[in-house]
Amino acid sequence: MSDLENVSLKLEALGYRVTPSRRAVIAAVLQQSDHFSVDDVLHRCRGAGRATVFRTIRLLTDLGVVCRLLLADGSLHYRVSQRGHHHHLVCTACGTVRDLDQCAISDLMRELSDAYGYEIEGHWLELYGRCSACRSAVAAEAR
Amino acid sequence: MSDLENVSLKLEALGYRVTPSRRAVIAAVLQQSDHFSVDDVLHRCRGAGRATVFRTIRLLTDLGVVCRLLLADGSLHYRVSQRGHHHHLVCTACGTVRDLDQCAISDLMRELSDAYGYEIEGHWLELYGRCSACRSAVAAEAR
DNA sequence: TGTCTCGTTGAGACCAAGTATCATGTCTGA
DNA sequence: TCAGACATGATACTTGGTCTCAACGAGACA
Ligand SMILES: [Zn+2]
Ligand SMILES: [Zn+2]
Ligand SMILES: [Zn+2]
Ligand SMILES: [Zn+2]
Repeated sequence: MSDLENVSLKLEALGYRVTPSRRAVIAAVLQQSDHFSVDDVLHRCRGAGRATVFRTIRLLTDLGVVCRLLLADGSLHYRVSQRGHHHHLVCTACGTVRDLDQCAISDLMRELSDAYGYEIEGHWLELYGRCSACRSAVAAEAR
Repeated sequence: MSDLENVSLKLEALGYRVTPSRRAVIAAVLQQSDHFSVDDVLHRCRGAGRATVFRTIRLLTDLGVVCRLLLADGSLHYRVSQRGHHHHLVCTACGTVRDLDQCAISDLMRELSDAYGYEIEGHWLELYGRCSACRSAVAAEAR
């Protein structure tokens, strides 16, 4: 579910047209190595208009091709996503993201559900830290 | 740490002046029953300018008098806060917020720390659902 | 072939949230 | 009492995103 053809097929299967503008946006998204902002795509996408870029990225989000990523500074980024629901561990120094295997708080949610009678419908979880590479780089520098 | 006098004292103790504008903002914040947006305060605060309201709310956040609350629709609200670090369970129907007693994912963070070598510095967690009152209201209506 | 229809596009207006600027006002401590 | 730091608020600006709307284009159909 990660290259241009696959995404195009998926769109078509759902009745969306695969137009040149959409292809351009999708291609730009797929060639991002790590997470990216809408603006990043906008710059790599001469030819597709602002609105179309926003619309297409929303479409890709709804389709599960990319996932949202809330950075520590509050800005919203995106990231090509293979799996379904998951969360992220973001390095605040180098920006690298590690996907967590599965939702790690389903137990917690069940507990809360039981304790307070809430029916939990959704949640937002992001974790920020420094990866081991960045930590050892700092340690080396301090020496 | 929740009424006007206490907050004023706290500000003074840290070297901030307690000006009429700040008093007005703080009073408006404290009389909010549940969570509120900056705009809510702005409307209840004729006399304090826009910038000052933003500045004062940031000050209160830094002081721990209020905490941030990310709603399901992505908008940022605030809420008077007694305790320190905690998370929220927000009803998507009536908007009521329940504070969770403590950070429920400290175990998870320790695990991740160990597994991946990240030094975790921060995180963001919000839970959305329907409270029991709203659930039974819907159930009654469906009958 | 022409023509209808409907999804799509993109320029630009608009909007919301928040920050920067800066002239002015107010404390406060020497 | 004076200098300097702190605080204010009008307003301009920025950022991130949506809305509008005229125009386009790819079928479907006759
Ligand atoms: Zn790193
Ligand atoms: Zn999850
Ligand atoms: Zn409710
Ligand atoms: Zn926590």
